[in-house]
Amino acid sequence: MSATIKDIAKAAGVSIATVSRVINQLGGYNEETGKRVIAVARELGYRKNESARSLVQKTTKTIGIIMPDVATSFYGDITKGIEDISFEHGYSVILTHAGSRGSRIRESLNLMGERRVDGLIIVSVELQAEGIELLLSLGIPHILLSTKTASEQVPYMKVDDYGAAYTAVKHLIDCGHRFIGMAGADPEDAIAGVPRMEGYKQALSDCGLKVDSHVIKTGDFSFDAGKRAMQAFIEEQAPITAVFCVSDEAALGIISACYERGIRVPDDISVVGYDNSKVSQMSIPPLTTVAQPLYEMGRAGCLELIRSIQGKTNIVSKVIPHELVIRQSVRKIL
Amino acid sequence: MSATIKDIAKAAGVSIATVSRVINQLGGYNEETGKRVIAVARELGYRKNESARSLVQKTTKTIGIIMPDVATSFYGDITKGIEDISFEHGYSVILTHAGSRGSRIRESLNLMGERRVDGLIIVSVELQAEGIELLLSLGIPHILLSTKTASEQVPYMKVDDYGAAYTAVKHLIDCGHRFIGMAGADPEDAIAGVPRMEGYKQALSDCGLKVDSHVIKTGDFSFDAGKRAMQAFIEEQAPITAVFCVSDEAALGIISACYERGIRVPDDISVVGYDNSKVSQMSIPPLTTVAQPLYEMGRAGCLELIRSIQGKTNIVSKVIPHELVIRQSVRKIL
DNA sequence: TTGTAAGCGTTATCAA
DNA sequence: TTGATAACGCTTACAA
Repeated sequence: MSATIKDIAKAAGVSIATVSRVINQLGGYNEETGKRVIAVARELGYRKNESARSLVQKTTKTIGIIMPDVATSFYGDITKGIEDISFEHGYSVILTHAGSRGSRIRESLNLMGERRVDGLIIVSVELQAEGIELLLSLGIPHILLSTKTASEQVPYMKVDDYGAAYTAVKHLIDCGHRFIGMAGADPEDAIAGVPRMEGYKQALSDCGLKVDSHVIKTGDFSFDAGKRAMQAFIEEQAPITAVFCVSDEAALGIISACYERGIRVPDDISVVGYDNSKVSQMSIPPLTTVAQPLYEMGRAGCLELIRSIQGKTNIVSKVIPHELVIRQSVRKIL
Repeated sequence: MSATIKDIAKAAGVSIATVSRVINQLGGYNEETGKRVIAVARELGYRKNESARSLVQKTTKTIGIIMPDVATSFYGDITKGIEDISFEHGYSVILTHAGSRGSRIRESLNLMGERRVDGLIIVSVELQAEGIELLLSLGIPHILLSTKTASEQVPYMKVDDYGAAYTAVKHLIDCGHRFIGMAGADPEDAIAGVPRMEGYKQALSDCGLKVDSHVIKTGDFSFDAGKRAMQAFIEEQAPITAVFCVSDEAALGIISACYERGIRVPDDISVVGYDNSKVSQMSIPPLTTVAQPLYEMGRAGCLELIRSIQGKTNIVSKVIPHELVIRQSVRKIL
């Protein structure tokens, strides 16, 4: 089908070694020869076979990304960051979803192993002991983004969820709110669920407010979870004046439910989101939210990874600073 | 480093051929032998080398996706559809961005060629003559999603932009609107720009309304483009009662600008979006929008592609039906 | 049921 | 400056 260096060699009257040298610009060949080879290659429509190259060089120039199966803009931003850096460094990105609740994680990791990706980025999925073991057994440089594990051997880059939640809730308190609900809390999620709940609780109790579990609505990061939470608050006539959400989408769910009942944000109730994803700027009103620098995290994480691949250096875990972006979804009381 | 079939063969006291047979479950070997080989493989932590397999079988079991460099939920949905089907059929997805305005398209295509992807999906990017030629020269089965080309040789799957725009604007007219603006129109975009403008104009003139170019704001699909458009409308005191947007994000931009000025949607002005992306349900008010079945399009397109890869059949282009999703951003006038 | 050996398209070593 | 040739790890006739 497609021409190989053998074909070029024959047509140009040189050896395959020379063709290889020319194509890879390794030098050590006559300029004349070079030109001739290039010309023939072009004429034959030659295209390098990456599989062959990978086989002998033992490097595929690919980076694998494993992420949850949800398709929020959260992941779009991170992916873009990763792809940008990868591209700049000559790496391709191979993407796979981990399935709902990580159901496909095992297969995903095996797949990445068989494809011999040079590096592996795992976004937002919570790895269990089994997963960690498998990951380590791959012997592939890796980094977790926006998640972490119990193991010290797995480097990560993420914001401090506990601290970020604390900051967000503290802000609400500083604005005069005394009864603050929480939406989308997932007590089964040890990474992004529990710490945010703890941060929420701690902020409350540090300020002498009591924690009322009735006003903590469990769920996930989705719009629907937020909506359901607000509907519950309304039904129960919860005496809250503000709600802290685990994601921007959940926050939009809150706002949406309010809109349906004629409750005004922030006049009647204040809302704080989490992520500073694109939708947080697009919402009505624009969301006050905890900023996770997603695109930058994708870039930085990928860069670390590539460094580690090339220099065999170890990646050190890093907690990246969060920031509260004040927009208009929180009302100051008094 | 990692064990090969050779290592297994030696350790199990069989030939590499037998190991290969066992690993690929090709049958024709003693059950005993099979068990022994499996055991040894497991013990050695064997992992198949896809590059080697690809090299001899001349198929990489990968599908390439090329998409614009923006990270909207639009692409997340399509990507998820593609990845789901790919995964089900044993293909991996390799992702690359085409750069702004397709600046990286040439490199992207070459990359996909060198990686010998079995199939190629190009999403939303407008291919010029040069790009088409390159694509065809690759000799790789392909399909365009949500875009098309001048060439009949490049199959696509997309909605009828002209018709969809017509439907949307007609709906506005049916609701009693007589002065309708348009936001995000891109006259340089022959695929998603011009046809939507034409559909808009045609609907207007078919209903005896005149087309006023002052009220067509150019831009792109972004939130900011929508916002700028609305700001211009306000500044110019354009006498419009509704605006048709080229994307949901642009529509949110319109709503956002209105919110800032205290203009109510849909009471003071009606808005129609395009895409039925996730944000359209999350907006306040929920957007009436043209539905492009993104996730399904990803699935269907990928399925067609895989069929074409496996059966060598030709993909026939398909215009998929659009639908107007009525929500709450349009007001009926009388 | 099993083994031998010839590729697949490259890179890379060693001679010439 | 060039060319033979041996890998790389696998699949796949063909033989045994």
